[in-house]
Amino acid sequence: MQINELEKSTGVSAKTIRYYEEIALLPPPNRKPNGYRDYSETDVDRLKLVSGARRLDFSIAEIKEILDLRDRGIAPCGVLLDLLDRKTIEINQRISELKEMQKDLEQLYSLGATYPTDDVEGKNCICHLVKIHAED
Amino acid sequence: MQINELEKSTGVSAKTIRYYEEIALLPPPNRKPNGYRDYSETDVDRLKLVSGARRLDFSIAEIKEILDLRDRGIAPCGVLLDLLDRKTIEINQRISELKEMQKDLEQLYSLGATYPTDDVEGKNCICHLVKIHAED
DNA sequence: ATACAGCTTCCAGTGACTGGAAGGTCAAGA
DNA sequence: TCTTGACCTTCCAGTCACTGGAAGCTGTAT
Repeated sequence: MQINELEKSTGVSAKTIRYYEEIALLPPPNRKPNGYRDYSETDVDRLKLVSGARRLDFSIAEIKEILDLRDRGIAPCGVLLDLLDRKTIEINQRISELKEMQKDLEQLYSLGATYPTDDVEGKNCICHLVKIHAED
Repeated sequence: MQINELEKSTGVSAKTIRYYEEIALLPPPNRKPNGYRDYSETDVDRLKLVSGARRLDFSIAEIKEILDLRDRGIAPCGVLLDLLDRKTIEINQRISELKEMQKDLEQLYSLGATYPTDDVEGKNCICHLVKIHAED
């Protein structure tokens, strides 16, 4: 199948597929006589794995690690479980960071909304609040 | 004050301060006779505003917009309130995405933990699960 | 013949820094 | 006086994961 069909059956753009090939995340595919890339079901499988892992926020480097193990005939399940574990922790942390931000934003908003909107030089501009926030 | 002191009083690295100057987010500071950058309290204030806004996940472009308004004597409060509003929505969305991921990761982990860790070719490897996940 | 979609390669840009090389400046200590 | 070490300077390159665009070839339909 051509790159366009692979794109459609995986949801990964042709541009990105070529990029993945360039960084050796995907093997160079067969070529048709006219030079067009010619993919197989194996390629679909591999790319789906990559795309699924990306959606779970794994980095390219992490995915490469997993695939390299598999390509060398070593079951990557142990490594993958470790990675899942670490990723879970990372994402939890990111969630609480975002929640913190959310709280700050809301506080800033409700404070800012009570302020005049044309007080540039004075202390009552919302800009001042952002600055204060930074001083924590 | 030298760049090092500005770094200490804002928490922004010297490297980043020079970068902010390069992209015209900060004005070129005065120079001492020896060529060293010489900052004032005004610079501290401005950089604290930038750093506070960055911590709230505003992009450099958004901060530039705000500061450019202020530099031209226009109170940016209205624009800033809009921005706070949009940012709140964005962050909420990101939080639910991350929570989705978290759920997937946990599910994958508990499923994966029950699987053998050496079944590379078969369907019982956790890799297969990641792939399946991508097919949703 | 021509239009148009799809394919190719290659080069450059994104955002927000970060790292490192090569060299100038300054104060303290042997 | 020399030297060490901590500053400072500029400039160039690299990071991550793509994305955009130019220039040109191929294939199909009209």
